[in-house]
Amino acid sequence: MMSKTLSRRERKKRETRQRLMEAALRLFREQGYDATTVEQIAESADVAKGTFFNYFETKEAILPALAEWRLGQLKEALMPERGAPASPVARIKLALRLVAADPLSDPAMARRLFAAGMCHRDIRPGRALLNLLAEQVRQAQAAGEIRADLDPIYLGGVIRALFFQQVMMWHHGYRPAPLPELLDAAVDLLLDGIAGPKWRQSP
Amino acid sequence: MMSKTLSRRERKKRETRQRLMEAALRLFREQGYDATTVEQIAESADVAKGTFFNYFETKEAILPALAEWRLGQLKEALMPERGAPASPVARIKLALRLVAADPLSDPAMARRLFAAGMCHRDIRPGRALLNLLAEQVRQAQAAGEIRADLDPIYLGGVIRALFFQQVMMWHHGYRPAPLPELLDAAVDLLLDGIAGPKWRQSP
DNA sequence: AGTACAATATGACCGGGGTCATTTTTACTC
DNA sequence: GAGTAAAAATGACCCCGGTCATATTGTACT
Repeated sequence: MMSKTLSRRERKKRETRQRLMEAALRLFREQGYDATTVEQIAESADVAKGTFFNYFETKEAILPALAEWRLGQLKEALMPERGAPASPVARIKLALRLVAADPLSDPAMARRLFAAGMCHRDIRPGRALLNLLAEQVRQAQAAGEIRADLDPIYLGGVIRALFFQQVMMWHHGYRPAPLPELLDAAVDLLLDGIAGPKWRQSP
Repeated sequence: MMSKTLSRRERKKRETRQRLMEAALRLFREQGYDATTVEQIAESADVAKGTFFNYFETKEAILPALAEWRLGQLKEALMPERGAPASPVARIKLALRLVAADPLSDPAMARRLFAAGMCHRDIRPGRALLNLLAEQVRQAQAAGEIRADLDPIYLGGVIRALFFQQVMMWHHGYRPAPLPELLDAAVDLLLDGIAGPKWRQSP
């Protein structure tokens, strides 16, 4: 009897979760992460404060969920048939530029997102970016643009770390060039390595 | 009339600050960062809670101070005349191994340290590791082990980012090898680059 | 010593994150 | 419909990080 294979209960649950996420994203954009209270988010989604914590373990825990949501949209933009570059490495650069331009990359949220992605017990959320990058790395390896002897997941983590490093430095005032160019440069740096003449001769 | 060029006021201030730092380090070690309250730290240093905030803006802000303290000791261990390797790159690897072994590198503190070092307004603290690494990079450039066309500060940040990435992944359960070896591998990765055959031919 | 002023210490207080016993809603059975 | 058991919502409550008006201590000058 369930229309659309979804009980009313399940449907409502998803709706509430979605309302919470939309409310949070809007409020974070409008007033920033720290200035937004959980009660505001809950109120704005028309539930009680306690209900928020039925859906997200902590206030920070909603950030990975938001990121995953946005990343889902980003994935489409990275499909070559949608106009994305044919070169996997170029797609990685594009992905970093797009992520950096997202409101979720503002300092307060970016640092918490990074921390959450690093540390939270759950493997699932917060690693959306890592997984997306890992997939692009795989394709780059298949295309011969990246050494094939490295774990794509590992490299995804490395690229993510460099990405956050660059974005944070930028927000902190280190701006020798526009951020997109710095991100490209960071990828190139990783590609080419930093070894000098002496090192290449005698490791 | 001031004995030792230090007024009683200044002397007490330093003593209190030192007591707070020692108390914090001890408690963090014993019960972890989150489980330790500011009141406990203050009590243990025999001052009132409010006094803590006269010395450190926030609870997190004591971490960079602790790190700077430990890093000071580390610096000595990195002097070649003290038995450290002659190769600057080898010294960088040694530094990362030593930092990873410090109690301050446990997950809860490491993530906050990283966040603080990234974001906090003050340039001074929390960048102790970055500056130490930047100095080693400079020496490596002088020795020809690292390309000389790169900003040492920038590279210090990059190495620090990779270091944290590796330590966090480790704490998170990604352990294909002992941590020290993984840290060495991360440095080597950065030195050699990740470019595959196709990329080297056609950037 | 006495006085005036600045530096420092203090703890009552506040706000918001997070908990949990209780109430309300939903789904299912007779 | 009535009965009922699980799921979900609720808001009073606790706890702790952080603030601030006030009290205390140190210093400089007469």
